[in-house]
Amino acid sequence: MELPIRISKDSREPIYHQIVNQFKALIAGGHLSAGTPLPSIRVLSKDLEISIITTRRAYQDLEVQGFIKTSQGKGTFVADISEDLKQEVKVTSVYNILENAVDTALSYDYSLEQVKTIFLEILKSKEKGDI
Amino acid sequence: MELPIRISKDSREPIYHQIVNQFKALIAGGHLSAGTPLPSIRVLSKDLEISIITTRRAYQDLEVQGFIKTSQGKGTFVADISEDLKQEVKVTSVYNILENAVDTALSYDYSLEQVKTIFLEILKSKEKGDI
DNA sequence: TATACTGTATATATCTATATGCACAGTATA
DNA sequence: TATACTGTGCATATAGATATATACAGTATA
Repeated sequence: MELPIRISKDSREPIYHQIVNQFKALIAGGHLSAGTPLPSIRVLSKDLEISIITTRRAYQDLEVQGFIKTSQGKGTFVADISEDLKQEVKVTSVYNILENAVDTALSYDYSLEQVKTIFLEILKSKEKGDI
Repeated sequence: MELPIRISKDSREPIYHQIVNQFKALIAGGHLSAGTPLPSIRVLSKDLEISIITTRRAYQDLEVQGFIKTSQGKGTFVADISEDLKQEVKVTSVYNILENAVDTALSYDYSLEQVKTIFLEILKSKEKGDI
């Protein structure tokens, strides 16, 4: 399975963190169902051209947070998490990042009305680019 | 002058970076006009309970980016930047962070319609909390 | 001129992310 | 059983970001 994991090595965000966030989005968003095998740490490390340790760090974090299960010798698999938890992760993640964006806009002295205008513009451009 | 600079020492974002961003917002947003003296690095360091070096790093970055002017012995002052540049900084900063938030929502498998609903909810709560 | 402010420079410390190598251990399967 | 996959553990190295202390230098002004 070809996973859409893409990392940026220049980003201020740590690589393991980028991996964690992307898997969280894929799992909570319903693109990866319980039991689906993840790539082995060696394979993912090779694909992303990063060290095994970095991949392992990401998988450990994901396991601690309950999104995946690893078993030695077998591999790593998407955990069986409740629909409720998925929803909670989705809602809080998205709500927080959107709220933060709005707060930033306000700190730049934009009015709520102006923020709304810019936001709707962005949505419009996404609709076009989507197809 | 009492500046509304607030930092979080737990944040993943570097302290000097938080300071830079907040001053940029204050200057580009029009809350600080050209010539206004900034607090000396020692005063701001004491207020924020951080080292002088960190404050200096922030001021150096702000000077490189053209937002402030420092002169040894005299102090640090808001630079005289054009209205156009201010506008550009405002627009790009806010547009980018909003777009990034929308992209994150999409990665969680939200539809554009759902993102809009959440966004409007946030705006509503901001209106109330504003007064 | 004395002093009390400004910013400047340097050497060092600490933390985090990342990388490397190697040995170990569990599992599947030809 | 042999082999080739899985994940685990550990010790160490390196680079970069971040923070600190301390001493130095310019400026304003009583």
